[in-house]
Amino acid sequence: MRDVAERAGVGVGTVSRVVNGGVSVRQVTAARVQRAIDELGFHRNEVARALRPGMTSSTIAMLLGDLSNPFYAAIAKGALDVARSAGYAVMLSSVDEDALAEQRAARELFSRRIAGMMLVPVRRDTAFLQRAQRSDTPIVLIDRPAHGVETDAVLVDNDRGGYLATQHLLAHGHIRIAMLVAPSYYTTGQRTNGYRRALRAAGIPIDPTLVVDLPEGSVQAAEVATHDLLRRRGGPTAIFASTNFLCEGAIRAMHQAGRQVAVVGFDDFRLADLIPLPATVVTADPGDVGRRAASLLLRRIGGDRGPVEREIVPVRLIQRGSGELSPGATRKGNTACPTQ
Amino acid sequence: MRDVAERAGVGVGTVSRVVNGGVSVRQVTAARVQRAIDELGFHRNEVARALRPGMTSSTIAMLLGDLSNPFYAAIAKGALDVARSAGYAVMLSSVDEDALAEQRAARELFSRRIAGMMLVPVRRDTAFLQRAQRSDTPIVLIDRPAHGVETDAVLVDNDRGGYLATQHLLAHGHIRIAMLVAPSYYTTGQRTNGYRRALRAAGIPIDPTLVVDLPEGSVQAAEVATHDLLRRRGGPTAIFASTNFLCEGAIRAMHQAGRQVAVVGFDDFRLADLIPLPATVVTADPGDVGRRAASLLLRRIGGDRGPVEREIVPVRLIQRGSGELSPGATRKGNTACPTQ
DNA sequence: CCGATTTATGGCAACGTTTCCGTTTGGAAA
DNA sequence: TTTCCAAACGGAAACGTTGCCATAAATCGG
Repeated sequence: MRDVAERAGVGVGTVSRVVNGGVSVRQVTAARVQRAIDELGFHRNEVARALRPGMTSSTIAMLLGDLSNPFYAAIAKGALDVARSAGYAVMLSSVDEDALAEQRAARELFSRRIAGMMLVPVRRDTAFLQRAQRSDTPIVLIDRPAHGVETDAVLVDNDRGGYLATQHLLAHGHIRIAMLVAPSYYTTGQRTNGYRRALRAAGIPIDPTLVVDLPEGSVQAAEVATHDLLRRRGGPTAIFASTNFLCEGAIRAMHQAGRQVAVVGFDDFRLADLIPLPATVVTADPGDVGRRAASLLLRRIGGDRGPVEREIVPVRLIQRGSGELSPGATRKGNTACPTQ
Repeated sequence: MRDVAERAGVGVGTVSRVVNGGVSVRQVTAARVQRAIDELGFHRNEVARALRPGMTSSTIAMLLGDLSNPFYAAIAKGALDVARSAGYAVMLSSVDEDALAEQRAARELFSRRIAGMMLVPVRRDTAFLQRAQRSDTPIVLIDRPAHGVETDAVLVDNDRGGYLATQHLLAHGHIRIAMLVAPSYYTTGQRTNGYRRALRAAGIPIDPTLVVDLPEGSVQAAEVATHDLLRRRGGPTAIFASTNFLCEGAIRAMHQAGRQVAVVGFDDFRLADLIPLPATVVTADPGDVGRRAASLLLRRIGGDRGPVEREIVPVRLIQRGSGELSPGATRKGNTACPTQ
């Protein structure tokens, strides 16, 4: 910058003003400075810029779960797009449901003087965020709210999703509807609430043996659990698989068992419409979740000191076949499609 | 840091030394400083640290294509994991095959004084990288090499992949093997080379009408092209779909047309084994690509000045059914599975 | 116990920017 | 032409760290 100033015959302050929008700089001076900038290929050093007190670093951080989960990948993509078009770089860190790793990653990111942070909190207890907040770095939570902390959040309408899925199965005559539940994330509880509410509204008592708590949220866990459900006497005629991976697991199990009951999944997935019995799902637009989170965060960074916001992204039901099976139509025997 | 120094009754230099590993600091002094650090909750400011000349910023950048493509998501995940476990934060930017956006994003990232960069270059002409390189920031290319620039790269064995896929189809008696080709990325050319080589080795002349250049690499484009291929008189009995999206498009088209010819895809995808005719693919491990790229970059950042390296990640063939169809067995009529 | 040598330590400059403050300049009004 | 005000501009401090240099302290050999 000093080189530019020298070449243009002005002071560094003037160069800084030109670089930052050219207020209080004469047209002719600005042009001379600009020419020097171009000739020298000067580019503002963002690091030095961020060092100044009170300056935002034009970098925001994002901390979320396993990127190989398309749900998170879509969120990341949405957020990245919005941030980039606003001139912000995004530091992305991915920790898979490990509270300690999350805390460490968050600390590392904050030490880089980020302008703000989006995160999918692992635990509801986010005490470590309060320390960050006291340095008034804006934070937006994604997918799951925090415990006591009052923080902006962008959530999916999990309760309604659970309700819609269950109601849809009820409408097709199912009474014994099982639910596969991933370990206790917040979303899980909400989806279960929706499930219960739909059953209650239909006057059907809740059978606790049909609500299966899985040891982990993996495809394999859901596969095992579904096999178990199918083997039971008086087992369910329908399954509400409350995440994308659980839905895949349920479908795999039924495929292997050669026995199909109705299934509704939560979160859409690629090729859901191409499998032998296309998957009916309730889903929000995860890209939209990411975009909203980034927009909200940018607004806060921009100085918006309004009350804490909580955006709820709507869900919708996509009917493809697996959720429209009636209790009697339970398919037996192998499907006509080769399995391996 | 000055506060810490004051509280511990030492100079700032000593605090700095303690923070950076405590060489040339007495045990007792280091302990006193550490206590002050803990009491004050001090944490090193990475921004100020990166401002010092010659210092690495402990942040690396990654620039790749659309994150909603699971191939890129998997690469990102692999790279993120390696970088994080080495204490590096990753700035991730995603530009979808837009050379101008790529250049802008790269410039923005470099202005943040990153320690290194990984990128999937959009164009083979990476002149803009040379400017970056002259500031000797290490760069590792992923998936595609650059034109003249001598830069480390981690590539997939595309040529062998194309060869394996085509040879596999040849082994099942196919003669008229079409290839769906995405717009001119580097990978495309290599895969086509493998395809040609296999045909040549089998003594089969290459029919240019069977090599279909698509206007874009989307599912839809492949769908349209496949429909066209299926309608031709004397059309192909097998298709080599040279990316994951193209493979999906081909499968969709055949599903709709109710007519199935053999297909081998490039890059694996989720649920490939659950669709009516499970997809045979050649694939590399994309997570491994990301991990290798990050490892190589970290080595360069660590000071490795060895000769330019070019890692080739191997591919393997996964047989699932769609590639093992014989020319005669071309399935006609609708599959037994409901389509919508 | 003293000088020499090594080790620990304190302090200051520098990294590249922005902001503040004081000075100069331009131009309009008188 | 002079006066005056606002706009334009230059310069320096500060952000938090590290590296270097000088100095103080400790250790060691004689």
